[in-house]
Amino acid sequence: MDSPESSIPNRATTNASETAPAQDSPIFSYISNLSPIQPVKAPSVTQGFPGLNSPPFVFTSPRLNVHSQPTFHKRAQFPRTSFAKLHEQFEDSKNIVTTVKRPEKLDIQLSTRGVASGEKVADSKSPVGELIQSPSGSHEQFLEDIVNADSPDPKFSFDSTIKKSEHNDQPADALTCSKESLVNCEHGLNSGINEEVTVSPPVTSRQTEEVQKENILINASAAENVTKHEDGVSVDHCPKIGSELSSDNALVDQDEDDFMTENAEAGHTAPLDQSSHLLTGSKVNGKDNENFVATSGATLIGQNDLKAFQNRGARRRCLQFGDAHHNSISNRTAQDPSDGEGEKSLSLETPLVPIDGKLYPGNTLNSSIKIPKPSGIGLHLNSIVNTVQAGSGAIINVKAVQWESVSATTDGNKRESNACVSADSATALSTHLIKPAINSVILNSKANKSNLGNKRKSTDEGSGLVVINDSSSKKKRMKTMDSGDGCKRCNCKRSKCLKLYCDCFAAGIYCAEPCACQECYNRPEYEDTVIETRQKIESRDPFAFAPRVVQHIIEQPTISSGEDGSNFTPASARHKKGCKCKKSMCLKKYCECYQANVGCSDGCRCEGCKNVYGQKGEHGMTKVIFTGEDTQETIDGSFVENCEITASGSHAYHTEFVNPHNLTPPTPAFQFSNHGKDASKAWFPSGKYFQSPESGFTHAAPYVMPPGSPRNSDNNVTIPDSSKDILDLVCFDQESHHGNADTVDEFSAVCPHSGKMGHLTDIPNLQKWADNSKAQSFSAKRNYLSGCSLVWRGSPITPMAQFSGSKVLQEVEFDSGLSNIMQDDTPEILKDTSTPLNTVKASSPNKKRVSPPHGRPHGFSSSSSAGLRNGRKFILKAVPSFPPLTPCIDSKTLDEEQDNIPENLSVNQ
DNA sequence: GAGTTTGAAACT
DNA sequence: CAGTTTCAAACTC
Repeated sequence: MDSPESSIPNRATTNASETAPAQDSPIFSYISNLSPIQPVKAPSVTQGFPGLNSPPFVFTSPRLNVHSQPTFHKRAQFPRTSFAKLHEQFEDSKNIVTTVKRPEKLDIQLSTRGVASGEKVADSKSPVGELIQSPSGSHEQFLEDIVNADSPDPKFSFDSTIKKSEHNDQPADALTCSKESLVNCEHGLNSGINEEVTVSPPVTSRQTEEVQKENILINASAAENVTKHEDGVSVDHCPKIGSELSSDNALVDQDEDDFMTENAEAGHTAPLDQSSHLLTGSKVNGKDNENFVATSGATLIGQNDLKAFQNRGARRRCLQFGDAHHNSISNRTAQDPSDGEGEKSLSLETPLVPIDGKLYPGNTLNSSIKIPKPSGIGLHLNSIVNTVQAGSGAIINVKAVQWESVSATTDGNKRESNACVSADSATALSTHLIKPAINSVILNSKANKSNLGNKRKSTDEGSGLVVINDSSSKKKRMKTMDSGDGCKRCNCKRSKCLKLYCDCFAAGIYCAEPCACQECYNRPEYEDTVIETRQKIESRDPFAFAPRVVQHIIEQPTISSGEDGSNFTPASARHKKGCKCKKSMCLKKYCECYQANVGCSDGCRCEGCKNVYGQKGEHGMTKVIFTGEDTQETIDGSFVENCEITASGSHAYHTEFVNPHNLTPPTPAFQFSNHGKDASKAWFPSGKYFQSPESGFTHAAPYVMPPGSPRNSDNNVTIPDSSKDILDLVCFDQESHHGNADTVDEFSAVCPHSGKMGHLTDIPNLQKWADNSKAQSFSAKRNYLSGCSLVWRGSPITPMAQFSGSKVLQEVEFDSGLSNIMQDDTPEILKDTSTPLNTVKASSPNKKRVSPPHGRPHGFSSSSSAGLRNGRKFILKAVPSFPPLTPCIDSKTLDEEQDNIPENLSVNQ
């Protein structure tokens, strides 16, 4: 294996050059320019979507990415980006780093995988592993933004609880994050949110001094955990995570060591995860952010590319890792210095997710919700993506879960957790938009050791990390699938992780630390191979990497009931290919439908189907529109037509949830958590499924979140009211799909100012809108949407039911039409938006209203529904923040909109 | 943790 | 397209 490093150099060089520019880069400026408020939203948005990546990858199926570049989302990126970049940046960063301020010392260790990286470094051996890394820089950024918003700052308390490792040591290097930032974040977050994140101090290992920085553990269950310090939000979830660090970490490690050392010198350490970033960001805020930027710029992301940056969000792990590392580093630099001491615990703030007008720490959310991992089937990528996009909230949830699990679990588990974490962090970041936080967050991985699997090796190789993992690592099964966060891990032995057997590969992500695969070629180092392989597979089946679960439009009798979310049954989503279960009766995870929390459809060839989410034939009419897919089911002829019309596209219409991003698996804990149990809930999760990255989505993705676009506050502003509707829709979808958080990101993307959550509230409007538009105005809507550049090309065609479900079916136009538009950067979007609005007006009939949306899926949904409504409020709030920018939404308008979306649109525009 | 079962992916 | 093999996850003990 080539160590990633090999590749790195090149990149590094590139990056290095870039880095400097990075600061100068537009992005940088852009970020800096963002209003404080924006940061929050924007960041998330940006990251998620904007960044190239995120969205893209979400949507884009691996393929897409591939095409564009081989990159896989995440991990890949991570490895690559982070890795290579790290390298590059390292050096640069060193320089840069120095520049960076060091915030204080706070370092946050995230348990997430990011941590791992850090950990590894520090400890790789250290028993604990503490570290953490923050996932992606993006997160950080987001965090920062978020943080910035608030930031009081207190201190963070760590949870000692955390498991493990709190101590973590942080490698000093790695982890330091600016506590302050964290704190700030918390405050900010807290203000909004309840949760607190406690950070656990690294105990053990800390070893050191090196660390100086504290690691902050983020407890997923912040709320629960909360007890801790007011100041800090404790995020415990991660405890273990840290140990595990994902490969990323590992990668980081490698570099880190060097890197770290250097950084350490600088004073940072910082492997960050997204989360970390988030956290860090808080404190730093101004400072950090700046630092972050600087650092990040230097180190992170970006330098090279916004992409990376953006990607972060998108990319879960990978990005996170990479970014994280970078970020972390940067953060560290900033932070550390002082920290050395350690403060051990800092509370991090998880990224706050605005929900219902409140900000919730991502963690918190997560914590509350336990999410089983979404199952993943192929969705991973999507999921991941989604998650990222989704927003912190979702992620958080995941994390919590993961963390929990992690702590409990063995290394392998930890791995998972890490991955998850990272993802989470990433997501969170995205949601939050972090600007770059400066602080580095360290995830704890207690187990640092654990993590690494083969993959790690790869990374490790370079780093020399330790891969700890041992043989044990083989572990088998850990759940390969998602760790919870949606991150997947695999245990492939013979497929070299280059076949769809490999969850990671299938998900379009590189294998990471958590993976226990053997002879893995699904690593950044083998990018070419991976891409090639992907292409081959895609040549056979263009949708091979597409989400397996697609939202179907279901006509439910109960549409009206939608509020409950009842409408939304998982049933609304269907597995693309259907299952062929013979013995499991579709009641076990052997069944992909079941695993995805979706009901079986007529397309399934299962025998004795008893799928709790819906048996074959049960649902009435689910129609799925797939783009080219074989199955193109149309809901209504009309609908289809509309789609086609508007879509220009070729095929492409997927009925999927609007939010592509939502897909993230993590989502909802609820979603998946109960498979059988709550089908209703389940569906959300499936969100991941929804999007199909591949085809269209990729395109879509861009739309969704063009960096510049909507997400950014600025963008938001630009967005026409009409767009609001759209946004709402989007938000709606998201929520429905995921939980809050996730949606948030997307939303944010869509509606930056709304603050994501707020959008959700809009859902009702959306429904209305959708209803109205359905038949009549689909095309118009589409146009509208497209114009908006919103992702949604698909207007909510679907009937209320769908909406109600929380899932709104959306037609996605993969094709050029919208996609093209979408692809265009924000600016265009904005421009377009206006147009759309017009169209919308014309087209959209306001008339129909659907019952209130409802849609949300349970847990959240229920709450969410409230939240949604509330959300609106929230939005309003949010809006204010962005006021200038957002043309789109006025609170008033929003209200009005609720009543009539269409109208509003017209009005606004 | 090892072994078995299961069904998707890959192959023919 | 169907049948078979391969593979890895899910599951059981």
